[in-house]
Amino acid sequence: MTETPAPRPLRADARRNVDALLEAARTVFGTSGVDAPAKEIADLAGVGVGTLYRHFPLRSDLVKAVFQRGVDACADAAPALSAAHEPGAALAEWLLRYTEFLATKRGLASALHSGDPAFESLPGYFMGRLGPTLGTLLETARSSGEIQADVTPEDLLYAVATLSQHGVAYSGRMVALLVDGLRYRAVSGRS
Amino acid sequence: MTETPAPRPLRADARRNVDALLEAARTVFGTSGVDAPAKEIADLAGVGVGTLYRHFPLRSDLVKAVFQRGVDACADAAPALSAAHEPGAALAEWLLRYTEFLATKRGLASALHSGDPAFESLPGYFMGRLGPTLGTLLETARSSGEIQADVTPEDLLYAVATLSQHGVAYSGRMVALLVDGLRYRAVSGRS
DNA sequence: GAACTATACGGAAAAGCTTTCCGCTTAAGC
DNA sequence: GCTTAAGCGGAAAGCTTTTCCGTATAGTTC
Repeated sequence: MTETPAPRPLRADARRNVDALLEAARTVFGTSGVDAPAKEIADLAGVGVGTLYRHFPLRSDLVKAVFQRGVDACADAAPALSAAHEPGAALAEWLLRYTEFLATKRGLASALHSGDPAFESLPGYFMGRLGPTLGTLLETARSSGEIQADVTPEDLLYAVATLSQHGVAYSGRMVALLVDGLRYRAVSGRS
Repeated sequence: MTETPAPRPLRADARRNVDALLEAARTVFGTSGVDAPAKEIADLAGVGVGTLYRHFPLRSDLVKAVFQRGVDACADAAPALSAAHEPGAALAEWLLRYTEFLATKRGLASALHSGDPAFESLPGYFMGRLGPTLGTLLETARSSGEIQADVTPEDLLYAVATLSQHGVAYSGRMVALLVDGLRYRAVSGRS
């Protein structure tokens, strides 16, 4: 369907600048928050604002790109974890990795659900990339008998993401509570 | 300590305008999001932007005020609920009321944790007002034997607030999971 | 390896939003 | 009704994002 009509190799310096911008943005977002002036990012990347806006027409496009990079890295980490640990441990390890990733995104994660239409596509990307990843981990753990309840990957992903906004220590406690809920799900027959 | 040095009765038209602004802001935030231009709010309230900024020097002050109004209303609802229902039911009813309140705040609730220093004081107010409220409900329910685990009001309050950002249906499911966790807390002796 | 051309760059200008300022209006007290 | 100080409206200032365009340069051709 949506095939690439004109792939355009993208010039070498352009590619370098895009990378520098992404890296600079990640840093600046981490220190000054997602609302930091675009100029600050361009300066750190060593380019003009014009270049920034050439590659990311809207400020929010840059925010999205940085977020997606992080999501990709997180998803890519799963197979290795899954191969190196038992199902239950792999799930736990990955959730930890996921939590740590989210911890660096503070304002970013909240912007995701701020109602701003610019970020509407993010949850979809997030889900499409991480949903299957966690889904596999979860199903494997359930098959091995370590998990009782059936929670959807989507629900759990969202829950941990949102909970993480309040700090690592806090999210650790609440995620533990959620996992307890998964293990000892009420047997009183509620759907 | 912090006694009112000069209470200043506040002129009648001023009081009326503050109220109109608060009401207009609540509406506009609900429809256009918390980032709606200040002009839009001033127009709906039928005043000039100067008036808006006289009463709320920073844009964020208006956001804070609207949020606090909602928090107050929610806290004030507890005693009546507590008097009209059994401990467990009162807790459930209040959490529902609380969830519904949060549902109307979308972007507002996320702004709360966006890292913006302007909103730093909000969690404190939020906690000071709602913490004791939920604390009482929770302790009463625990005394009645309906709840096993000891979760702090703070943790639960935050958890539900954050979870609610994803929609009423979703938060309903996740809150149920949390409550199951409270009832059937793991006995494996983890601190 | 020099010339050519389309791509990309930088930063100045435009547009939009928040916040400030100040002359005019009006509520409150006498 | 007159006085006066609180309060009002909207124009102007200050910042940020976003656009524009003349200039520079990677990639290609001879």
